[in-house]
Amino acid sequence: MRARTTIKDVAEAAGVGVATVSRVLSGGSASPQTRERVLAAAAQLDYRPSALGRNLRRQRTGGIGLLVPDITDPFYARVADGVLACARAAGEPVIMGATGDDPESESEVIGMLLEQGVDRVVAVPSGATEPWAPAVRAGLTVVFAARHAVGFDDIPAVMADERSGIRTAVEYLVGLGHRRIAHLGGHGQGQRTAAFRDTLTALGLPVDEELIVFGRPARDSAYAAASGLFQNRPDLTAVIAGSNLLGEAAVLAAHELDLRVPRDVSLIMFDDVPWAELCAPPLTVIAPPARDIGYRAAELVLRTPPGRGRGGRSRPVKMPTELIVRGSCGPGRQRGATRRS
Amino acid sequence: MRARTTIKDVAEAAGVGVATVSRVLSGGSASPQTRERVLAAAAQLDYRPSALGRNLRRQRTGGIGLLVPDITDPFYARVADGVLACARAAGEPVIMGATGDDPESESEVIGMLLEQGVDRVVAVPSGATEPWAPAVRAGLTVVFAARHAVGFDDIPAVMADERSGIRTAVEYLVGLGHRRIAHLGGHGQGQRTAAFRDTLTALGLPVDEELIVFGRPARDSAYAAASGLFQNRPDLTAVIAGSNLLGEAAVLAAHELDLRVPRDVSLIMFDDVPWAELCAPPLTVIAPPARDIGYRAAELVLRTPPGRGRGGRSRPVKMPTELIVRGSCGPGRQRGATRRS
DNA sequence: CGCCCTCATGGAAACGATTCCATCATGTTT
DNA sequence: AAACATGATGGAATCGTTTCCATGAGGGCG
Repeated sequence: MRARTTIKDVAEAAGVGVATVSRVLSGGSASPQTRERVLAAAAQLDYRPSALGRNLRRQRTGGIGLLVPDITDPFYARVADGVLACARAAGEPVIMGATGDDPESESEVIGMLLEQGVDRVVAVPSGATEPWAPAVRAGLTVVFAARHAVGFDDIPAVMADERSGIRTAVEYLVGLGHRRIAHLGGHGQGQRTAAFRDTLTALGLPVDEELIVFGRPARDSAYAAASGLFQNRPDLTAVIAGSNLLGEAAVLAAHELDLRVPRDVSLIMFDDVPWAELCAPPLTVIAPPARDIGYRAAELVLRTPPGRGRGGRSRPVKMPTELIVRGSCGPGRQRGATRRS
Repeated sequence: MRARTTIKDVAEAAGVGVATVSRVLSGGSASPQTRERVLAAAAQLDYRPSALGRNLRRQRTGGIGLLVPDITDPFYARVADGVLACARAAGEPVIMGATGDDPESESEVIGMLLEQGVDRVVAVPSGATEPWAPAVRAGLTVVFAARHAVGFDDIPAVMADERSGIRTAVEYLVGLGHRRIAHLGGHGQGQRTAAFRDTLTALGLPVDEELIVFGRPARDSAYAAASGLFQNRPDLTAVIAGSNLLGEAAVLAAHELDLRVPRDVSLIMFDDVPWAELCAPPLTVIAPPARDIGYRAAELVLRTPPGRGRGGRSRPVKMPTELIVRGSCGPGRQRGATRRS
């Protein structure tokens, strides 16, 4: 393992000064023959400028940080994939961290990014406010993806148009004749729950608070929420699950309780995943453009000049969702009266 | 946005030299009262040492690179999660890239890592040899995960014990009475195919080469492979799918062709994913410890001293797989004679 | 009492790049 | 032809840290 070839080696090989090499390589002015000599020397020595040296001097890393709750969740994986794609196109490295939706863990990761000198971050925030205070104080350019954190109206965000997605789903179910529709909410989904309530109200239907339940982002909690919902309220006829995890839990719980989909209960899941098509029956979903959200967020964070970001409150970018009708929704009927577990 | 607080600020605030601050902060020797003063000053100024400066001086980044074909695939997502967890425990940042299993793209990402000064990489290699030559030449410490690249016997690897997993699955199917078992192989799965052949031979069964087919790691290709297999060989009674993608394709194709699982055809998938339990019927799988593979690989790459890695050929670490019997395998019977598509 | 060893400490070099600035050569204008 | 503008070029400072080395103080032992 030899020592790395540095700009000095190239300069020597080309018979010029280091300043000239730097200029040539970063597109500055130089005479054609000098440029050629430098380029030849660099190629021959297989020279790669060290990002370390450059960044130290430039006082900016250029890399982009990526924080997601859980890379194992297909939704965040797709967001991450979008960020990765955009960063790649821009030639920027991505430093990644998983927060587990835990503010403390989030703080740690942010601290690590700060230490690394990263100055741009795309994050799916856990929702807590504290972890982000040091970040903005340090001048980090932050863009939130898929979620927003309260109290940070000045941080740009790229999200799914949840209101519209939920509204479409509710209208679809109501159109099918459903009246007692439940909402299985997840972490950081205040928007969706609100949209759910609003749409019901707008349609002149009562909002039954008992039909709005929440699960933590863990399989057991999601399952408990779904199962509890089905057992407590056998009269419900449709469920909207707020995430693929909750959708999974709902399918499992329904199966466990011998509820047939869509005969006994209709199901819509927020998030499209490959297995939605494999289910029996295939799941009707509200598909958010997860990858595009990541891509857009990365674009935004790369375009925002460093140091900007504070200032005028920025309205979140909303990406359109799509209702994909498959086979998990049937006509709404009276039930519960006939069924007793 | 103020200028970053540097070690110099801390030194001034504590009334000592920068060298002393550095020593205190990195655990060197110092008198108790000095140590205290420095620590107090650092805390009060909220000082974070810049990784840039440190790494430049130390000539090593400390970060670990992570290369996966596709972060969207649940298997690689779990591997990545393991790496992330281990890196976090060690306080190391992770720079991540997706290769798409394309050697050229892989080369690009490796180049980027090299430029960043990353000196440790965990990778699921695409299989091509060329991209890794510059990496080892530059003294990169590489650990392969989940796959191995031919010609790099001296690079350590952490993999699932595919031979044993496949053997168990084949024995299970043969025990159920199956004789015409197909294998849907994926990219970089030579080991599995070989194990498949070997086990059949060991059990005294003929190896029908027509029953061993391959799909590229894309949904359409996987589906084409599965569908083609079912249509060309209606006499097969069981299929082992080499990845979750191929398993998905097999389920879909079987459904499309009106083949009932497990009555018409039995199915085993290599890789356990959450939706395997949601399928109708739930899928029997060979579960590789994906997360552990990632974790172990990261441990290994962190433990290996830089510059090592070349030298004695290292035997890959094999992680045990588990056959999880659910509902997708039935008794093997003669079919194909009765069925004509 | 003196010498030497140990230990704390700070100055300064080094890492690899960028960039300011001075220098020098060439070409242009009056 | 002289003065000036323009452009190429290299030296040196700089970014923030670690680490080598020198210095000085203090304590133990001969």
